[in-house]
Amino acid sequence: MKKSFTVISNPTHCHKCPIKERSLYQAFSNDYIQDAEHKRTEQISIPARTSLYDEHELSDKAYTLFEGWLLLYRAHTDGGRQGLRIALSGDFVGYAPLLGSPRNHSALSLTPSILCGFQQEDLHSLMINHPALAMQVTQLQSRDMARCHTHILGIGRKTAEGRIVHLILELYDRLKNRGLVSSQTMTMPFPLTQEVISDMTGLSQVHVNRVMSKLKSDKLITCKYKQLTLLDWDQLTEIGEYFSPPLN
Amino acid sequence: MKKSFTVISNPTHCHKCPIKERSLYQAFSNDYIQDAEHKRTEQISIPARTSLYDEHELSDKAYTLFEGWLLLYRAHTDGGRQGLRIALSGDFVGYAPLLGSPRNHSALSLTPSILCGFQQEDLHSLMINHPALAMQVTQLQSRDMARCHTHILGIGRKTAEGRIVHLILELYDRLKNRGLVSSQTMTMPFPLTQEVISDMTGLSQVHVNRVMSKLKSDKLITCKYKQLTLLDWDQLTEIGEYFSPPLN
DNA sequence: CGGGTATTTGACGACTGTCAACGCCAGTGG
DNA sequence: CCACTGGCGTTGACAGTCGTCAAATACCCG
Repeated sequence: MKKSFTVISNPTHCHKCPIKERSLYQAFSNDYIQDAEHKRTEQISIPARTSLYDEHELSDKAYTLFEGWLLLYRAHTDGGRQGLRIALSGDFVGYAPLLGSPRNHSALSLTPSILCGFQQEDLHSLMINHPALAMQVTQLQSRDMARCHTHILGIGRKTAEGRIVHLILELYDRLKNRGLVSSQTMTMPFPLTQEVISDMTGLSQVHVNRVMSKLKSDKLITCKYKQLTLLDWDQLTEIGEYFSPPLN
Repeated sequence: MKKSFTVISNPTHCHKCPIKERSLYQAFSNDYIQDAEHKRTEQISIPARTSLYDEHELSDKAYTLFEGWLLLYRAHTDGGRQGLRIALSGDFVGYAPLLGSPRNHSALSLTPSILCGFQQEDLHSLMINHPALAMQVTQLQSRDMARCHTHILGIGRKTAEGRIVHLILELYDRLKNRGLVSSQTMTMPFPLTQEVISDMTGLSQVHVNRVMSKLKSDKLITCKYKQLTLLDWDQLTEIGEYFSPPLN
């Protein structure tokens, strides 16, 4: 988990982001692109299994994830991790409006990733000057909040099988909205190790394995070469008590 | 859980809120009080055990809690509840910036409560006109988010004892910041039933009872007549792995 | 091809849930 | 004043989900 970022380039325009239509970049389609141009910092690239930021640091930067998967988590005193959220391309992470406060979670790349960083204070002044951007951030936060609530419900009340299936289905939906799944076969990229799944669901890795094996032998999913295929959407949504949200 | 609100009055000024120095009202100390004056809706009063809003409704209003305790929760398909957050005086609840979207959680009064309502769209236009208010909302959301993360960590990784103790200590700190505890004896008002504790912690009511009994027999707390006293702060913080946040 | 990483499997036990019954207390109404 | 009722807390028995430990196997990347 070393920390070695590569500055790809001094990017010409941050709003060249391939996923402009979601996340923060959606807001940048307005007049304040001009301002934004001057605020962006460099674009960075990190390999898999690299710490992006730590919960004890001061939060100087926020990021937009262009490509890759991140695990946002909180460390437990016993050394374990509790996963909070998996960030996919287009997601906005690390924002902490309380100036000079430490982050309340850590972030780790699960795959090689490309991000675009913003100084928090620059974002702050952008938001003051462009209320529509502030509203946009507010809405992103609100959506994250809703997902947090769903997460709490899952960990607090669902069985191991339900939690895992829910996680898979949620990822499928989010990837689908990004055009990253094969809709025909319902196959998705799936770079999560069982340990990461256990982090996200509050289970042990061993138990995750048992449940995954059962899902496979029940012919609900197949999973090989970091690709996961859903074999029975209806039954899966029932097990995971999953309801597709309007947007992801 | 009937739903019968009482409109106390057409309040003269919403910013007469007794807890002006926290929550949204903090922001109202600026120039846009004038605007805000025209936006507030009525002040309402509800008895204990009354639903304030439901997760399936459209979210037309947001509220500032003036007095009382609320439980924000999400219903589980099996009929159970998963507690998300306990709101105390001064807290801002029910905000959902995605216009016309359903709420993602329900709210229930645990004690008789007094609230001040805002139309969501009015809040929205206030925020557009007064970016500092938008920033304020952003910061409130961010703080709630941090608490959500802590909650996820607790439910996902802590033992029953740890979760319950953490909940108690967090409430103590928040009440203390509101001047609602007897600091000498470390005694706080505690209107939570064991069922509500079980909702918040993801445990069963019976097991909550067992743990509470143990805490009492271990002389870590006493609890009677809806008053709870902390007897050993140091040991409690260790059991609950509790760290006082800078602000509440 | 080799070494580290990830997955798999089994045995065992603990934490926590479920069910059921009982007691306590406050508010209510006769 | 007292019986009644409903809500809440308490207790015991029992079961099951899930964690822990440990070891073997399969997999992947250099």
